[in-house]
Amino acid sequence: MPRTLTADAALDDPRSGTSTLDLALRIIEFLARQERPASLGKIAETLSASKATVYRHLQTLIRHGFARRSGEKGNYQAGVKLLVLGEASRRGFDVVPSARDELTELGKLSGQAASVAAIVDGELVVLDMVQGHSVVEFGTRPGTRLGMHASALGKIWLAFAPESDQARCWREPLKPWTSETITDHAALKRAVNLVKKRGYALAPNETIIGINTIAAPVFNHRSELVAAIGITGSIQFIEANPKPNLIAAVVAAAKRVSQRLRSGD
Amino acid sequence: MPRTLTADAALDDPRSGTSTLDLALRIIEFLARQERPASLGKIAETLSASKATVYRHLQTLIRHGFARRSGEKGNYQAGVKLLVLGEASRRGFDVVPSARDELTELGKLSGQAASVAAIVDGELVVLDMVQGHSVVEFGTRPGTRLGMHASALGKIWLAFAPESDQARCWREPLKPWTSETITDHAALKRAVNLVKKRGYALAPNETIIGINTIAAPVFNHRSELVAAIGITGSIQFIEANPKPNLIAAVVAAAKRVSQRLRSGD
DNA sequence: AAATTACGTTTCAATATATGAAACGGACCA
DNA sequence: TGGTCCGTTTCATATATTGAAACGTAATTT
Repeated sequence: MPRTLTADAALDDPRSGTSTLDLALRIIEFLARQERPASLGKIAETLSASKATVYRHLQTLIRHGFARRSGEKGNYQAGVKLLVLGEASRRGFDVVPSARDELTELGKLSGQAASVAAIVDGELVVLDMVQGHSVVEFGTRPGTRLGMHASALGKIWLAFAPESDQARCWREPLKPWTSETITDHAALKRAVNLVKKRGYALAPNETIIGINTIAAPVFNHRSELVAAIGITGSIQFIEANPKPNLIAAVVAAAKRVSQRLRSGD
Repeated sequence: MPRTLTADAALDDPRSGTSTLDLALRIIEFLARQERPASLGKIAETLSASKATVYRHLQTLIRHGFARRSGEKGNYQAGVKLLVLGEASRRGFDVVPSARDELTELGKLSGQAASVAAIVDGELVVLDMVQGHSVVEFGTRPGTRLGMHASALGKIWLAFAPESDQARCWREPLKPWTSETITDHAALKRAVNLVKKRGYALAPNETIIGINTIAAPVFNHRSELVAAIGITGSIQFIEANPKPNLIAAVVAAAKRVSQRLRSGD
């Protein structure tokens, strides 16, 4: 009897007929998300599969570098392949190569961490980031999924993306990341309208207390929103009402990335 | 017959009865390494599998976020999952959490990119990197595989790692990455001896012309080499004979990471 | 404009292949 | 020494995967 106790929602396969791969991918994900090496038994139990099966799959994963054994116990852990392929696959996201130079520039100019995010498969994901030079480093690492309503990059999306990419956000309740996160749909709507008018977004204390982000939209040659770029840092440097030149820098960088995309670079 | 806990036992088993997963993993890797989206037919042909099979696997991969369709043609490309899991799995490499703060520190102090690398599955892989603040950014991104003989981090390995991790390097011919790469085994041996004596390694112009790296070893509580950390930058800032304080900074940082590892942090 | 090709998708029967239960054997502990 | 835990292997079974071929559609050629 199949038990759906895994948190992942994308498990509704009515009649897929691909249970082998399915299990294997779940093993990969389990290993990657696990901080410490896990024992065979634990993995099998968590994924409710037989030890023998999991064992065999792990052998194959190891052979391909997706898993490895570590420690004296010989427990299982994610291999380097994920690191390598994660990096390799990044180039596949169109904006990344076009944005990288501008991010670096932005990071230097502002001294804050600069990042680029885009909607992939319905989720707002940070695709790349360069660090700033502040004493304490902030900034969301690539791969992080952002709250659409609780980040400046997200609000850019709500302001400029087609309805279809936003639907869920307006339907579901808004999770309070901090005490200052906007959790009311009406208030969010007003904030988004302001973003539309201004052409940039802020989110002081809305994702993490003490941190603020300035974000601006990147459009492709059809004027469709393809990404949002922004700088993140302590509210000491990026105030709730940031200095105009900081805002201008972000907006200008986003414009340049847009142009690069259009020129096919 | 003594049992080896290392999993080399069933590794050389080409037909271990897991062809399904095998193909699927090859598809994942193919997608990740492909710059541009690939058509179903192309993928099937490259991996010499039937279109139907590849198609079915791709469906499953898409459902899990390992693949996605993009462009007007609906071609197949690597999904975000790899980016997300690549980032998530990084914590699993012991040195990374211990080294991160020191890398940041080193980056700030030197103004150059700082990185940490370790041998995983027989290859020297960059596990983490923080950028410096120079005008032009260098530094090898995480996931990059380094030449053992053509990088400072690699020479650390040749100097301090057990024979078994080095074997291949001394057996195979040395690929010239640049005109100054050491391609002679005897010369390499001399260079490595110098590294042993000094406790740090350099590699001016040996990986890329115009770039130099200073690297130092990180040891665990058993005094086994577990990683190498280093700073990379233009030869303008890191000369062929770098300033003593730069070298000292790298060596000191490596020592501190070693201590952290020992204290179990 | 018709014909042809290319490509992704679906169907289907055959059997190769993954599967779970149980047995095995070393390691650890009392 | 006896007991338990855990990874590994074996094996019979049937399920899930497979490739060929058919289908539908879009693009390209004649």
